[in-house]
Amino acid sequence: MATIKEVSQLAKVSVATVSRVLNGRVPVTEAKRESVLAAVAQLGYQPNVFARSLATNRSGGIGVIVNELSSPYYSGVIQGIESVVEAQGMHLLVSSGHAGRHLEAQAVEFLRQRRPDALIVQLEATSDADLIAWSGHGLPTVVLGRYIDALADRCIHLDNLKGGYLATRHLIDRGHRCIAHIAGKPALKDARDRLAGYRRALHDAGISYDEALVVEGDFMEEGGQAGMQRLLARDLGFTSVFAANDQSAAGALLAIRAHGLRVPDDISLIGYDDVLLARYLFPALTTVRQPFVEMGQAAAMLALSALSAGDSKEVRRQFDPVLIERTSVAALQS
Amino acid sequence: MATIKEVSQLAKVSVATVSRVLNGRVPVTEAKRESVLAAVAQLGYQPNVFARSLATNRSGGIGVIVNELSSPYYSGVIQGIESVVEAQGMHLLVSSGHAGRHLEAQAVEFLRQRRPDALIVQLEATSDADLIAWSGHGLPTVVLGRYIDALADRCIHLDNLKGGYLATRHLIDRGHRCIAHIAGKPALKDARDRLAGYRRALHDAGISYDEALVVEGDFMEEGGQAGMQRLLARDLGFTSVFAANDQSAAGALLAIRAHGLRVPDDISLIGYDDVLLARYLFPALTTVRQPFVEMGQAAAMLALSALSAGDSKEVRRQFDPVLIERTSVAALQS
DNA sequence: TTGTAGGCGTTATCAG
DNA sequence: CTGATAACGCCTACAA
Repeated sequence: MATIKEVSQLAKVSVATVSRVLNGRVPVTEAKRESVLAAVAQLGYQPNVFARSLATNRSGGIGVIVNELSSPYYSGVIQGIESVVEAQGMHLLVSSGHAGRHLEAQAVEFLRQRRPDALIVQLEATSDADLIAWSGHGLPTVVLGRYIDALADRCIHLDNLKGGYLATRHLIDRGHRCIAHIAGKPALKDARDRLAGYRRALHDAGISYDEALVVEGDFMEEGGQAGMQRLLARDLGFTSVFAANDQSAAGALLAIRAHGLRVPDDISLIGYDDVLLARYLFPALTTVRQPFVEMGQAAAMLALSALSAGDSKEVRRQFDPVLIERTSVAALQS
Repeated sequence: MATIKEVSQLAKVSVATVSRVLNGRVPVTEAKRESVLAAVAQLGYQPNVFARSLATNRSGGIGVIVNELSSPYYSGVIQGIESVVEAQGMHLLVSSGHAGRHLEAQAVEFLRQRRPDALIVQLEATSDADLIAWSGHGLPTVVLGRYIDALADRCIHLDNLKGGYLATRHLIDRGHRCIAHIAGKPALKDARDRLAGYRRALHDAGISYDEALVVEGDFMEEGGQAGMQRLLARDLGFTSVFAANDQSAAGALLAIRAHGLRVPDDISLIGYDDVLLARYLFPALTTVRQPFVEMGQAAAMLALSALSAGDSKEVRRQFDPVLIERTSVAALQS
């Protein structure tokens, strides 16, 4: 691998000059510039990133931590991040947190050691306080999927309350009055917000909130299925269900079917997220979309803007959920 | 950020000694070792990876390129890779190739500049020849999802012919004799192999191959749907279909349903891959599983073994497809 | 077993 | 505008 020194010799200039033409900024005589470029081409020279990083104290890397690399939620986000990070000539260092508080801290530590120029984290088990502490520690950090007051300008998130409202409202608009809810883990803000949206929509429509109609799920198929079973067992006569995410909805669908009921004929079902499988469920799931890829892009732009003070903060931080109508919700004949 | 020199001063030893206790191998007096460790702890010292890389010419990173980061196929693979790479204290540099020949080459170049210690590539558009050329270029490269003779010991792949055989055979075992096939893009070896497996199973069962029963798909929902429509239009009386991957199967399912037929009552359907959505389809899709995560792990182990000559080559390179029975295939009453 | 010192490839400072 | 040269932080002969 050729070094800058070899280039400088071949081009008959100093290494400083080579560095200059390669890194732009400073003016260099046209003749020398060309001679350098020629030498670079001839040698196939590529700067050694380690040496450069050592000298500049910049790695050119953006660290990313998500709960689960293989989850349909986060992979969309990563894709969004990658597209903008790479377009800037920077690269991605990824690591997963596996939704464990300890593991998440470990992942952060792990990436921090690699000295990325910025960090983008989508953490589940970590507390707001820890997040605040970490991001104060020198490394520009953007928080994905969570809103923290103290870090307001570094948070990319979606208004889950609005999303919950949207979903519930859609059901109400279709004539439903008795609406059940399969919530997510109450420890998660997302889950609580969606529930809050559900309650508000109910309230706004003059429907009183009935605790018996909401069960706790876990954002996974099993929880959705179990929750639905409990709901069904209570025999409350609900005509529709809002599941806190698509995966719970898929589980709920199974339970409904096992109970001998049909969607949407007997029970209408609405999910949340709009991951790939929502389209494939039968009936295709009406749901509330989270723009994962766009949020990933925004996160990356925010991270990048923290580096080059140039980019002003015109990055969108708050995203809106949008209703995607498919066929799992039926209008109730009144 | 503390440097090794500061540690050495605090511990009252030379930097060399600090380096030694931190990097193992060489013997160091217990007293000094402890004093160094204490100093490290006190200062919260963390070696500067750039300086280290510059000196050792090793980055500690493994580069990974897949077609699409957000695809359910590749994200499983990445997860597998990550788990073993990180367990070795190394990190992951990811980039996507977006299935374009030019883009793939670009991604490789991009990662190569970051000087990972090894590369794991899952490429679609790139030719075998290019792959061979690249991997000869100094950087240990493992090829995922493709078998290339010249790179035999660096390829992790699944026997797709066997998989195609398995799927078709399952249908035959259930009494089906007239079996259609929605193939993948013929440009892809995976697709051709699955088709070959289909043909061989037919042949072994004494069923003659009928060209009219196979249509070209594209490994995506649209292709599966369109292909199924064409098949249905030909009115050939087939009782079952083998789709080259789950996504095509999902599309086919839509078309079958739109045609007023039911799965598996009227037509049995089998997919390939066993991605998440297979379980959620209705009816749940019988399919052939590719162990993505395990393959990713194997790829990582192979990459790692190329670095530390220690690990012998006991890494599994060839994986077997396994049939996952769900409910989209019915036995044919004869 | 330990310390000294040179080198890894760049960038950046500072004279010319 | 250009060229020396000193960092950058660590590893590793080599010598002691």
